[in-house]
Amino acid sequence: MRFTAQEEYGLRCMLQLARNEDNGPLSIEDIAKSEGITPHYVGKLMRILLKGKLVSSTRGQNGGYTLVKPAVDISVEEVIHVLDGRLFENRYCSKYTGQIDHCVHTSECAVRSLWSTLDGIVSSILQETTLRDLAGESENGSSPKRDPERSELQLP
Amino acid sequence: MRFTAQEEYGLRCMLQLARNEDNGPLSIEDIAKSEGITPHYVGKLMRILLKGKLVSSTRGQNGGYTLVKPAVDISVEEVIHVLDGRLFENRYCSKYTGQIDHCVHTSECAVRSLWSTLDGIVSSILQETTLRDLAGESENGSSPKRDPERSELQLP
DNA sequence: ACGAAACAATACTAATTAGTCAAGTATTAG
DNA sequence: CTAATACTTGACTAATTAGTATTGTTTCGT
Repeated sequence: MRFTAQEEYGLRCMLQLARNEDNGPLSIEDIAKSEGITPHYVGKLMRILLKGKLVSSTRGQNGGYTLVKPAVDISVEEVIHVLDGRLFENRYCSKYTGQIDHCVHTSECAVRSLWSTLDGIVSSILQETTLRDLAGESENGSSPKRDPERSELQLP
Repeated sequence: MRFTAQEEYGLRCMLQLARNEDNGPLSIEDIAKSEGITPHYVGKLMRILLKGKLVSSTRGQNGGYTLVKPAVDISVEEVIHVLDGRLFENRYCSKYTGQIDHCVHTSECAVRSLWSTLDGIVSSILQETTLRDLAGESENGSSPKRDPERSELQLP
């Protein structure tokens, strides 16, 4: 199981915007510098985020990207979803079904259900983690914060 | 976030072996037929599992593969680990660090810590799920089983 | 011994994902 | 108005992952 480069870098770019929230737009150049990746690649990622309606852009001098809503209202789940879809959505069950395509394989069902369970759990954690939680430089640090009231995940 | 094809198919092959546990070795042909994928590909996967010491092979007539220990003692975590390493191990933090390579980016740390948290949670679920849990055709069905005593994941 | 059954190893092709490049278009400061 | 700034697009190359093919080696049944 892995996160794609797109998810990793896309999320990092979002965090840069989150940190800059109150200072107007951040240019591709700025983001690229802070993250140490090329402007071209940042551009590509930002376009994906733009299409996903997580950021808005303004051109011309002093232009750049800004979050479309406050960082505290953007969950990591939304970001990951835009960058790479949902886990269970990508799943091979439907895609790589082998030659046989109805549910002859008990294993297919079993595996499918396992992925689905994991997806639910991971999603719920990512939903509770906001960009602000991760971006906070001086705050709590880095661990995702969780609301103790809502910490009881629905475990299967 | 996604599971690789290798994880998906490798796990399925293991489940076939788990189902056949008490009937001697299962040949590549057999597995390939049950899963609807090519024998060549099954062969490749089985070799990975062999190197990972999860299965043993016998050649010659009536040969094939068998689990190296009972299905009930093999966790899905072990299997996934052999097939694709651990999530946090694969992580881009160390690999795709951009041009800058010490911890200048707060975002790097934050993201790294998030991945690590997720890895821990996913691993702990996969550790508690055995091949038997998934393979059981007539049993409980397909949802991973969890020991209620140990259901309280360490959430951050 | 011999031949069929079955695994083993390596090298190759195809598909997907990652990352780069070049040529645009829009916006604003002066 | 114009030049500099900055986003936009689409096509391209490189790297990784998925899947296939070929050829070889071991073991067993007769």
